Amino acid sequence: MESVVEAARGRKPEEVKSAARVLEVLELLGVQGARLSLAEMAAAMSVPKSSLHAILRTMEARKWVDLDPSGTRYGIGLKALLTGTAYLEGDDVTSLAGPVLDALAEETGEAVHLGRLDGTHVVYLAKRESRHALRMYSAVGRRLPAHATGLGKAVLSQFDHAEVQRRLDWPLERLTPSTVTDPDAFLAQLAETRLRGWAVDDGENSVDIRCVAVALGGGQGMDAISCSAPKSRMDDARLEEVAQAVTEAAHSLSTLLKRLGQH
Amino acid sequence: MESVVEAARGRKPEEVKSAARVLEVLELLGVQGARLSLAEMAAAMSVPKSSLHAILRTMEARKWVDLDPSGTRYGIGLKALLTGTAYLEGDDVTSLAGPVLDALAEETGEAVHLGRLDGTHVVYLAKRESRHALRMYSAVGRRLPAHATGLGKAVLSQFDHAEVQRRLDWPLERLTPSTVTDPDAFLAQLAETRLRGWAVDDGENSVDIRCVAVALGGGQGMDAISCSAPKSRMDDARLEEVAQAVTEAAHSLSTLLKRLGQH
DNA sequence: CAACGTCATTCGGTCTTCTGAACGGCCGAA
DNA sequence: TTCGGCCGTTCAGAAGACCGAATGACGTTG
Repeated sequence: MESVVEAARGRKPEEVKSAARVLEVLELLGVQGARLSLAEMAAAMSVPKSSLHAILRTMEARKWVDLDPSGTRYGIGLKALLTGTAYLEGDDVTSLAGPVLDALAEETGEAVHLGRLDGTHVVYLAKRESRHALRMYSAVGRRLPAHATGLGKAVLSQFDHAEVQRRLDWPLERLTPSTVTDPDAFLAQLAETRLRGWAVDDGENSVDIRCVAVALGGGQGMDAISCSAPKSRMDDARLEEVAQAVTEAAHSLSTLLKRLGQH
Repeated sequence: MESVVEAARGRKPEEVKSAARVLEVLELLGVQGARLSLAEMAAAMSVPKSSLHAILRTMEARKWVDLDPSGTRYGIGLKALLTGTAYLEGDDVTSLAGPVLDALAEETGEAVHLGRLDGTHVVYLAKRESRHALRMYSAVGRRLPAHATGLGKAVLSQFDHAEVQRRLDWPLERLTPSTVTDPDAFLAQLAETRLRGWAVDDGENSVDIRCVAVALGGGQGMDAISCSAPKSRMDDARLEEVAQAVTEAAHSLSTLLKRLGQH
């Protein structure tokens, strides 16, 4: 008889409580790099300590979380590493993209990413490093707000305005002084992107990084590829040049995927 | 009243059943690249379909598993990608190892790995690709039997014979014709490794790949680094040369870790 | 066309887990 | 030392998950 509480939290009664909590623990430890104590996690999740205790014991026994030497702070365990990479191996887009990304990285000499829209964020699925000493930081599995990335805008530009408004969290979070947070300006950018065929990020999530991105799948996918570089190596002329290369790579990858889908 | 069953399975009663099942699902979908139906998973886990159904619904709602277009086969979901990379970022060894691995890869020109012993297997935590066109396949998160890898033998050589016998599953699994499966021969190899300071894998997990590995942490860690190459590029003389480079890299990384631990 | 196999899904009684409060250990402050 | 705060841990009542059998939906085969 906690229907009031459940309704207030918006949880469906079809959820298995401890299953959901296991996943919440993993997500909590995943977004924070830091280690957390049982009490801290219980507070963050609004769950009784005693309930969480039993769950963490189960997870610890299976090495999905581990305790630091002092025995009081939990972190992600070794077993968790297996699943993430399994997602990548089982995914058609990621496994087909390898050679295309290699070629694009080779051609441009800059950092190349494959990303996927997941809710309001973009997840990096694959990357290729730049050849230059000055590199941007990124990592597979990392999440960035979609509205502040080239990858995100490339995918979002495929939807109409109403759909975009439904998918994002408003107001848009500001990451740098250049982040576009005004709704009208943002939607105008998406319209421009749709016409042009490629999206631009001009220092909107990392100061000094410019990025060009193109969506995959011919208008209905959640994936995009991008090429990023410091402003010092990416003036307007170079941006157009890179945009051509990214567009071609996106087309050839989309074609590969289409063949796979038909078969 | 299932104490008999529980005892027969060796499960502690302190485990939370659905929590353990969530983890089992993730591990099952993780080792198999393939997608599985609910019925297949229920059979593989010896769990009633109806119970698993509720759990999978919970996991699907949170994108930890996803259904293929037909709606009948489950695979790992996008959220699972987050945790694996978080483990790597939060780990001292992995985050410190980067520059050392870069340098070793640069110096040898061959594939370099950082691995950790987990039970009977070794998990790759980081890798650097070879510069050559002919490359070995490997991936962060992948697990290989410890007894058939240089990394595993480097770590295991730190333990005495009784400890090794306790830690491995006997009889040793054969992966290639060269895999050492005889207990005496295997223990003799470890003794040799201990004296020499570095371990060798001569086509024991992949035909045609030779590998040199050195343990980190000065005798009490679970980690090791290695350098692998096809036999065609790794004759006995080259092996000794590479072993020197790997040993030096391991020492400098161990020193870095010791400083961190003291502080 | 019908019968079958396989699949996900539902349902209510039973049994497990969840819960909140109380406990014991540990550290730093007074 | 003694106190206070915080940690993980335990326990018995209360709430919810688990299970097996039955159902419905699909695609395939005879």
